[in-house]
Amino acid sequence: METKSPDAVSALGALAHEHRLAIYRLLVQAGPEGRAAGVIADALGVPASSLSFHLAHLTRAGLILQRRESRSLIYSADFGAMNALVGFLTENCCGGASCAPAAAPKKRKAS
Amino acid sequence: METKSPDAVSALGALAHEHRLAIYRLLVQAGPEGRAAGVIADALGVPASSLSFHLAHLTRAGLILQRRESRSLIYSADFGAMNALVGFLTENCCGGASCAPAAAPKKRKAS
DNA sequence: CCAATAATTCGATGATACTGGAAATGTGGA
DNA sequence: TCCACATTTCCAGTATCATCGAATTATTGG
Repeated sequence: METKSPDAVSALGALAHEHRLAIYRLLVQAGPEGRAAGVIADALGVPASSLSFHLAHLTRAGLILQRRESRSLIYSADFGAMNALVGFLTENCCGGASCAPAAAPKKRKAS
Repeated sequence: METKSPDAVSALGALAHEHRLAIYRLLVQAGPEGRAAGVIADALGVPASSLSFHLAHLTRAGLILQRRESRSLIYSADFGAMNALVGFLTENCCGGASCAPAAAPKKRKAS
C-alpha cells in the first residue's frame, strides 16, 4: 500500500477520462460483486470495442480487477488501489493532514 | 467546494503527468509562498517553454494559482482544489467512508 | 462438432498532447 | 530610453491516445 509516483501517474491518467471515470464509479457502486463488460457497455452506451480499450487501461493501472465467470468477464473495483491513491495525494499533495494551508512543512520522504 | 465530474477529469488529467505531478508536489512543499517559474524550471531541469506549458495546464485545471511579483511569476498550490479532488474521489470512488469494501452502498447524489 | 454468445484484438483514422528553440511580451533598473 | 531579465507565446515536429467496425478468440449448450 505504498503508491509511488509512477504508479500514481498511471492511476491518475487512467481516471482522467470521462468514460473511464464513469466506468470506475459504476464499479465502485457495484461493489465486490462487479459487473460484466456487456452490462457496463450497456449502462454507459459505449461501443464494446471502445469499452474494452478503457477496461484494459484501468486494469493496467491496477484500479480494477478482472475475473471470468462462464462466458462473461466480470470487472470490479480494486478498493485498495483507490485507497492507496487517495493516500498518496493526501501525503504528497496536501500538507499531510487534510490539505491544510501547510505553512509549516514537515519532512516527508518525497518521491 | 463541490467538485463535479468534468472538473475532476481535468484535475486528474492535469496531475497525470510526471512533470506536472512533480511541479505540483514542489509547490505543495513550498506552501502559500509559492515559487517563481524560473526556480521551478531550475529545480526540475525542464526547459522554460515546456514548463510554461505545464504550468498553464495546471492553472487551467484550477490546481495552482499565479501571481506576479516584480519580474517573476510566482506559482502556488491551491490547497482547496486538492481538498475538493480528494473529497470527490473519496465520495464517488470509494464506499463513501475510507474505501471500505463497500458491500452496502448507500444512496449517493451521483454525478 | 456447430452455432450462439461474450469480449477482445486488430487496424485505420482523426484528434490531442508534449517538446523545445526562437521570437514576442512585460518589468524594472541605470 | 535602452538593456537585461523572467516568462510566455508561437510554431513545427513527433508521439500518444481515442474511436469503432470487422475479424478473432473463449466458452457453453445442443
